[in-house]
Amino acid sequence: MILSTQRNQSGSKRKENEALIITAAEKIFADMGYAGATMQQIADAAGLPKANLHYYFPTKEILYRNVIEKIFNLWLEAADIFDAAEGPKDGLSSYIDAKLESSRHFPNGSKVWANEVIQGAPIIQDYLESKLTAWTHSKAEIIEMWIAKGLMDPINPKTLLYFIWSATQHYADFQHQIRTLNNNSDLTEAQWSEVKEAIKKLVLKGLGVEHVSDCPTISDE
Amino acid sequence: MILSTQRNQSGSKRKENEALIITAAEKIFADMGYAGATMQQIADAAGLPKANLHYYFPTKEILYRNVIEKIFNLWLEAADIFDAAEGPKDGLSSYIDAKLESSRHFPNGSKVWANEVIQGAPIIQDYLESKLTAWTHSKAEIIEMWIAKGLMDPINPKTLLYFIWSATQHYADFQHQIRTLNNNSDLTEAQWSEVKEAIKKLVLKGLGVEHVSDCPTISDE
DNA sequence: AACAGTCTTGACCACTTGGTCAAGAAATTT
DNA sequence: AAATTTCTTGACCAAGTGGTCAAGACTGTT
Repeated sequence: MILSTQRNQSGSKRKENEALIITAAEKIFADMGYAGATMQQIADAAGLPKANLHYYFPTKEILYRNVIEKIFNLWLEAADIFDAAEGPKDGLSSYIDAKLESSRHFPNGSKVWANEVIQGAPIIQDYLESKLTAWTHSKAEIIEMWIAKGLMDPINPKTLLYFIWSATQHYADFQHQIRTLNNNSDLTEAQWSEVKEAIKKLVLKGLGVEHVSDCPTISDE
Repeated sequence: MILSTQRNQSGSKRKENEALIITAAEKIFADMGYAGATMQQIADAAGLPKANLHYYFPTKEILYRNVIEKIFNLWLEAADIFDAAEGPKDGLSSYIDAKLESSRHFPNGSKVWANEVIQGAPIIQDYLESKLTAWTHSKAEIIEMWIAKGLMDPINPKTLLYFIWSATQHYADFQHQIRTLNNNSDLTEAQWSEVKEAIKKLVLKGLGVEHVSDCPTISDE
């Protein structure tokens, strides 16, 4: 916002380094929290001197906001699947799949988000009030339509969304606890499928939508 | 552990102040994270000078551990209901009720726990490996017994526990996000009941346990 | 009233942290 | 190749932090 972010073609260097720093920052913020993370740690993780970070991101807070923005955009994208769906069986299944894949492969983003929200969203409150509110309303409308059509049992759409968010993001945010309770091993491929099926079954059967056991793919993202 | 915690009768003063400090610390740790919280903030919240905190709790980490231990013990207690139950309909309902009440009335504890686990449990890893593991196994056995008796659909017991934890704790940890999406108001009494019923319905119906809509109380704790 | 624990507190310190800066190295443009 | 813009980096600093300490206040006991 304040920076002249990129301007010339050779700005690829800038973009490269910004991406490098953001990735490193995401991990450190996830592991240490905003206050706990130090610019020095992030610099080390990125393999750059600290002063260089401040060249690209003037302050820690600006860097943090960039991390959050990236995360939030991914969150929004994951929901495109949701829109395109024909009904709850399809839409909810796909959304759960996508969210769970995201928890599996990019847990850091979810952790940073969780940390921020737990602490009352001191830095990204404007995001919550604008973008997330709008997004939630639009999804709620779809769910309400499905209910009106009799495709699923009635439920408060927000309650359902919270339910899916919590169940799926839990596997990112509480990764460490889950690992510890799994003999200090990450979940195997088979365990991930089992979780995926279990969550989908609870949601779909719980909502009176007939369950598809042999569901279609949707894996990458 | 290191301290001679209380020894004489007049130790009531000590106990009082320790409790006062722990409560203040719980709130500050929840709002700021471990690293973000300062002893000065906690002191202010407790209405005591900072040096006084160090008299009762020599270091920040020791204070933090005390906060976590208190939280963890409450967590364990909430599960007594679970044990006493006759079957899943009863046990799961009661447990969900208890966890949700706890999220509603004591969100700070849940937030501190979440923050700690997200960051890889750097300070309470020993708790996870000993107490939580044992607790989880014992609950898993009960669930497996219910499944064996045909009282509910088969499911990996841990997956079910994670499901309940995530769904209920979400209302504490993401309190701020939920509030923001609820027109900046806390959930009303009616909304809390609605959530409670919705979660129970999803879990019970999703597991093929017939649902009780007019379920018994269980509110205090 | 003297004594002995327990508790209170302002002042202080060593150390870490975010952020600055100026000198120079690379890369682009003219 | 000169000039200009972009990038790199070690050294530095002011502010804030956890923790210490010693002097004194409070409480109960003898």
